[in-house]
Amino acid sequence: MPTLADVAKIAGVGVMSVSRVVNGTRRVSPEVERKVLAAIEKIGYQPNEAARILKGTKSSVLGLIVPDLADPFFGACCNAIQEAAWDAGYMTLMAASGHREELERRETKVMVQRHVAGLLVVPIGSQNDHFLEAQKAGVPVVAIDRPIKHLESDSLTVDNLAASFRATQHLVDHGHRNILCVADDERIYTKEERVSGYCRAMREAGLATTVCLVGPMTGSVADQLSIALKATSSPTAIFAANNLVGVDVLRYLQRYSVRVPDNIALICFDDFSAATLVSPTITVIQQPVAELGQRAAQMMLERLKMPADAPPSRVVLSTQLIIRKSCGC
Amino acid sequence: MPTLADVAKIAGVGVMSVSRVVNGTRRVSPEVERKVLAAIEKIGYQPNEAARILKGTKSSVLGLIVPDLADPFFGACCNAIQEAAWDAGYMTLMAASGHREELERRETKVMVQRHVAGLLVVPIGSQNDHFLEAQKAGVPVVAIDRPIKHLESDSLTVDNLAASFRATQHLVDHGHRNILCVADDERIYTKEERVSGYCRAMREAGLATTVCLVGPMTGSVADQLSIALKATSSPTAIFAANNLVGVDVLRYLQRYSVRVPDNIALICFDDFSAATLVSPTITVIQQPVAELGQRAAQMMLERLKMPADAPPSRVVLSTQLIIRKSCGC
DNA sequence: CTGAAAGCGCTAACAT
DNA sequence: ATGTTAGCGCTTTCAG
Repeated sequence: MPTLADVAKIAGVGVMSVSRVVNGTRRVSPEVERKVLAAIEKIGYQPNEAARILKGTKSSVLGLIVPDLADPFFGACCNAIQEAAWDAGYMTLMAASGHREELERRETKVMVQRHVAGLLVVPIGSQNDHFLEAQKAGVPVVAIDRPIKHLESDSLTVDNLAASFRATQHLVDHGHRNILCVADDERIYTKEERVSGYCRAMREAGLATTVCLVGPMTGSVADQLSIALKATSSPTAIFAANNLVGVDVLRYLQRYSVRVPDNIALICFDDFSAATLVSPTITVIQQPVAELGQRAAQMMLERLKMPADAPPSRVVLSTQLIIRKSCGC
Repeated sequence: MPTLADVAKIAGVGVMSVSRVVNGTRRVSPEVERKVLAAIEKIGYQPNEAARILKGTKSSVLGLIVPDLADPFFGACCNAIQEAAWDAGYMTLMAASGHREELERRETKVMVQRHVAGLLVVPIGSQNDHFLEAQKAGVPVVAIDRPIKHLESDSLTVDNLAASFRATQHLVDHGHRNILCVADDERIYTKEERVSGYCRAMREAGLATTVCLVGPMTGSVADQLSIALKATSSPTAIFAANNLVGVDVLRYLQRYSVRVPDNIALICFDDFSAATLVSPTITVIQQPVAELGQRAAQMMLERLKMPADAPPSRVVLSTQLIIRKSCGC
């Protein structure tokens, strides 16, 4: 590997001239610049990032932590982030936290230790001192999809509450008075916002709310649903708070040959590829996944150019209610 | 950040004793070891990777390049790789090539320049000198899902040909004599193996092959299918060579209300979540995605322990034909 | 078994 | 505008 000193020798100039040409830190005479560029071209010089980091310069690697890369939502998000980062000359160090808080904590620490220039994260926990430590170490943090609890940081989210409110209202407008909300049983920000949106819409319409929680703690969708649907006030519509739950609900309804939307109408938060393949097609709230990733990267890049004490910005993106057939339209 | 020298000062020993304890490079007296460990614990010392790399030591970062993180297949694969790598103390520098050869090439070079310890890649092109350069620079390469053309390297693939052969045979056994194969129009290894498997099965059964290529060059699935299905010898079964194509085929058949499997039977390479949601459920060839990722990481870790000239190993994993309803069973 | 010194490639600070 | 020096934190080499 050719070094900066090699370039200097060939160009017949000092090492600092080369460094200055490479980094554009200062003005250099056109004469010298030409010689240096020629020498770089000749031996194919490329800066050694490790040496730069060691010297204390910011690295050009961004850390990215998401709960699960196999989830299409996060996958698409990562894709967009990686692409935007690459275009700006950054690479991405990626890690999946597997929805485990402890793992996320360790990954964060290792990334900081590895001198990432910034950290993009879809946070999963409530105990977030590791992110605070990262900030203290000079690594800015951008929260994606959910804000980081108890921490001042840039964040990029979607209008979970408003969208859920609108979707629920849409079901009410169809004449449903008994609408069931099915959601994950974990304490995730997005889920809580979505349930709130549902509840608010129901309250405003003067209707009773029924929230059915499913997951590792409470039980499978099939179990929980069979209980909820046999209640005296049997629901005529379901609002599923995310695509995984939505798919499970769909499976359940299919298994018991419940006709959608005639017997039960359905709206699901998150679009998913099967939504237009099944019959009837599923009405969903569509999130701007690619934009989420792309803008998160952009947010980080801007943050890296700012003074360290610039106030955090919180951006909320709009979702869209995609009307298909399962709502009864 | 505490340094090795700090630890040495606190422990009251030389820096090298600390280094030796940390790396286990040589025997150290129990006395010294105890003191060093205590000092490390006390100030929370963590080695500086940049300095290590600069000194010429191998890094503990693995590079990972896949065509598209938003594709659930690659997403799941990355997930498994990242997890296995993490457990072995490695982090992963990830990049999506966006199916563009030029981008893959540049990403490879940057990764090598960044001193990744090894490179895991789902290769997309045929011009593969960048991987050769990586190897020459001492960075081992493991090919995932497809071998790297014109290059000796470890590789981990699935039995594309045999699986396609079996699936096609299954359709033949159902009495179909006119089976259409729908595949991507790009020159991807997996697609070519799968088409070959289909062709071989047809030839062995004494039947004529019809391959319908779709994609950016030839045209959409809808366009190509409407031509193929109106041919004089109209097919009674379709073998879709991957999940994306399969889903598009399915959409087409639904749009024109073709009854599956009565009018046309369908088998698809790759399982996908919608396969069990639609009616009829789709018979698929299921790939061991998680195992693919997990073993790829393992392969790399073993390679990193081997002498540089150890011969490459090529492993082929088995797929499974998951019989559902769309084949007519 | 242990320590001291040299230097990996780069850039901030100082000198010219 | 340009060159020289020092040192980031670590490990290899050589001496004790």
